[in-house]
Amino acid sequence: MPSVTIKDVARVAQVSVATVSRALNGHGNVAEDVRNRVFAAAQELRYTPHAAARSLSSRRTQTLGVVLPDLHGEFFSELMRGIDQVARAKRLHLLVSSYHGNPDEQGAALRAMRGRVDGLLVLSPFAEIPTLLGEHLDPTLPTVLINSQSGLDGTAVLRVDNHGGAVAMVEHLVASGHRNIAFIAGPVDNFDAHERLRGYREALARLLPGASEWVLQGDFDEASGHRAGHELLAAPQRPDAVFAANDMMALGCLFAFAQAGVRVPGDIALAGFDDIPLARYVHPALTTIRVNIAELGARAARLLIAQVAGEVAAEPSSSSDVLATQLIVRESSGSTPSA
Amino acid sequence: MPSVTIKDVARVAQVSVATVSRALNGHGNVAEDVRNRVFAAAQELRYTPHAAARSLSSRRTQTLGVVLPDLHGEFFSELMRGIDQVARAKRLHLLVSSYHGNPDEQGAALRAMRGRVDGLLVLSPFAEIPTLLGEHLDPTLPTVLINSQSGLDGTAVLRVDNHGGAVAMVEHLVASGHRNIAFIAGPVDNFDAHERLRGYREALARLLPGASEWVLQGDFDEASGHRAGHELLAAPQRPDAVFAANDMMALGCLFAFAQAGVRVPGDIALAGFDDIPLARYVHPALTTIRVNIAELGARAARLLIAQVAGEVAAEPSSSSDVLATQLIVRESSGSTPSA
DNA sequence: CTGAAAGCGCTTACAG
DNA sequence: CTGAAAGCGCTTACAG
Repeated sequence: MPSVTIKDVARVAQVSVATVSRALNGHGNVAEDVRNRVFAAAQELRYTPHAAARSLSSRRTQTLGVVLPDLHGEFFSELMRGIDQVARAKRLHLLVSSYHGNPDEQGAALRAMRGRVDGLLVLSPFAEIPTLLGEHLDPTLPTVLINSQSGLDGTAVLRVDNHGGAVAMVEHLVASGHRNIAFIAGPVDNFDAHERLRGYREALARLLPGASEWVLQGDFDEASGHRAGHELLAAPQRPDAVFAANDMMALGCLFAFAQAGVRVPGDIALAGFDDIPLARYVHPALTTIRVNIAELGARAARLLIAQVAGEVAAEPSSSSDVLATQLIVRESSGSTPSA
Repeated sequence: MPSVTIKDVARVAQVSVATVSRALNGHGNVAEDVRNRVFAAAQELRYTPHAAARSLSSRRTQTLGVVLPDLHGEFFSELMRGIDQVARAKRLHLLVSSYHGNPDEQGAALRAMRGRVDGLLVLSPFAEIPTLLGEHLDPTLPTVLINSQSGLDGTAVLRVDNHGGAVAMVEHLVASGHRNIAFIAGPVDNFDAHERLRGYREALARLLPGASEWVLQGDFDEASGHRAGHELLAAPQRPDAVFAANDMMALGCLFAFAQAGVRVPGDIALAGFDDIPLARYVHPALTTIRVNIAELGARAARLLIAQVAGEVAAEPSSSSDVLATQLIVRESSGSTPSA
């Protein structure tokens, strides 16, 4: 209870609370000796300003909100790392909230941010959800959407170039001599999954005109890749190559092939998307598309901070709002691995 | 700017702000029709209470603080998952702060929590740091330490049974017929590393009296395990088995052995600690000690919440404050793998 | 059951 | 350069 407040510091330093506030916030217009007295008093009393009080009167929280579907897994961990890195550099705190795919929870999380944060980073990869954002997002709160389908009116959106990555992978597979390329798709309602599928389709149509698409439904989990693998092996004619919309499904598929004694890449080539750490350790090492998630987080945070500072003229999604991906060729795709 | 406040709701509902507050907070003593009017007005105006204002007057933030050395990696990701899970169930927010091993930053992070959180979860695995906690931790703020060396006076501490896990592993290796067991240690100033080393030493002395210890210095990174592996191979007499203080170092060691053409477990058995996801995917699959990190986080959060609610009679670290570990036998240790 | 008022701990014009 | 005062948006005794 004996929490020390600005009044205590004022008393000890023998000045008004206004002066304590100015001195501690480095407002310049404070006499040298007074400033020293204030600092000494603050130190002596181990004074730390009460954040809620400060926020209430200054309208600033020094905090960035992060609303994610989940906290678990490599993707979120990497994203948070990037966000954390730039937030720390700016001495900003991070308030995180996960909603586990539950739209009601997402709405609640969004609304609860009022008065807690100066700006919001929202990751909402589910196709239906963006409409919900409009209902719960405070229009006056600077917001950056990450990998979302559509920007609300003027809201900034940062995206990974999922489409370009998928195109690059199909180009690589075709260049490696594969002609019958199956695709294991991600969840229907997932924006990333949708873009990757679109890339596969477009590249296929362009590079192998006349070749037919071969799309299997997956859900980004290893198990669905495993099922898809079995399905492919049971087909009358097996594919030359399989491109999975993410690495986890590629691994599931790889295990299905291994169980069936099918050699990768000898019998069938395989490729994934994401470049998770496991990708380089499995045998054969997985050809994939690297996405710099930490960079995505860092860039989103920087964009948000600029917006909070009012530096941003709501420039409609420029090309710099798309994060490039990188083709990583390893053994599984059956061509000479690059260094 | 036209942020709607409790006054607006009061005006529309034609009641005082006090009544709005009571109605919205479910205080019971509000007439049915008045409550309805208030709810209708709040809904119509899309009112959300301003968190800072509420915190300031109610002395509650509905937020738990989490201060970690880092946000990156499987361990922290899992820990956050456990914490997040119980926090969400209690509708509490999470304010996270990482200090990257920098004691000054840690101090700042700790102090900055004042007025932002109702309680604090602190992970401080570095041996020197606990003393710093005393200087920056608000003594009135409920706090739970995770995997820290020493509890400050009355502060609750939750630990993983690193010592017991290491003992179990040595028992397993000895039972598998190994007699010359080397240990790759973790960072000198790391509490977990220290406990695992202690377990190795004690078990060795007890089970193989007369056998000499063989400890190599590592730092929990893969590269240090790789170095240690080379060192072991260069020794006049090679070990029967290598026990690495964590899985990442075990993997580094495994790669060193593979490069040298040394077979695991045929030539040398290998074991790790942590059971990271990779452990089951490498070849041979790694025998290790599983630590339920998410459970650690969840339990710490529950303990903290109880403390915040004032339910806890600062019971000095009971046995329930130590989280059990589990031996996971796979191929790398050279005995029959368990299901 | 309801309202007027004080107060939470700060910051920030406004005077001087 | 400094202080008195108002105000940030709530909650909570205190009366009635």
